[in-house]
Amino acid sequence: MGRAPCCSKVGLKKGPWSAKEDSMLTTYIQHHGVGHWRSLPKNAGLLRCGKSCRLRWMNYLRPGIKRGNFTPEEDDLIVRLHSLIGNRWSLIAGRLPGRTDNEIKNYWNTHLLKKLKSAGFESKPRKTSRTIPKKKKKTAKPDKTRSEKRKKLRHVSKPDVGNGIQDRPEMIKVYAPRPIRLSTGFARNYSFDDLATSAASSSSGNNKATLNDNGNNNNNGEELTVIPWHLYEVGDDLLDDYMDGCDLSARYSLPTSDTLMEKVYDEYLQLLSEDCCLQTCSS
DNA sequence: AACAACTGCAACCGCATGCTC
DNA sequence: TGAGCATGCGGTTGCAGTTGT
Repeated sequence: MGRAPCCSKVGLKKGPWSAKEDSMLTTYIQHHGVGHWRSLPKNAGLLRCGKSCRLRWMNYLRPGIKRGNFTPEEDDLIVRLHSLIGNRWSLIAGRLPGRTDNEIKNYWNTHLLKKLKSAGFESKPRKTSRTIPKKKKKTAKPDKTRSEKRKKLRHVSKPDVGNGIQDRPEMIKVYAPRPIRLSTGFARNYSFDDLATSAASSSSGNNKATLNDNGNNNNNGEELTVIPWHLYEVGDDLLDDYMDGCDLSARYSLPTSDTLMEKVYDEYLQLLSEDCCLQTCSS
């Protein structure tokens, strides 16, 4: 199906937002609420793309945004969550009140990767939710040198977009979760509990999933063993740790919190089971 | 002081997907 | 049922600030 551009690009301003634009956007949203991003710029008198307005609001102007340095606790949580769910920045952001997915993504790429690397941990490339290779982006001024340098620096975190599974013949067949879309009325910073509840409540009776004691998906008597690919793909001993019920946080020599880790992991398993069940039932 | 290289972050872009008609 | 819209996600890029030579 064809995809209409989100807005006409003609005459629209790009680049950094001015204080006046911020003020106009904030004022408009305070009076009319969020949503209808397509028509918002026109109604608010902004020469911006609706997408740009949404991004500015979500990542910068939204109330409750926490700016500034990440605490060691936040660092720790990001590392743990990333080891569990990979580059699912929005999900990770949901566990860090006041932090945005964009901020966490940047922080991971610019700080945490280096920190982990210097500590002797190699983050292996992981697959993302995307299954179709992206088209090469056209750029007006391709900075090849810089781009290559960045690739060198960041290649350890770059996902093998596209045929990741084919590239890894040793991988077992797994059921990978798709990204969970947050509905309009579903604000960020909700926990996995909220996500799982939301998924369960929105699914039909046939789609109900239950977890058995092993965290497996028990669907209408047909047991589906789920081994999160990202755990496997993380490599090393992580899958073994997972299968043996060992402390996953032992992978990183950072301050540990077993309870927190278990809770996060339980929540993730529940989310995974809902997602897998929906896929299985719908196919 | 001048220039180059590097770094960090805001913003952009393309695509996926749910929803409505 | 399919087209188009609205929104969200994650990878990438632009650019200003910082550091090194």
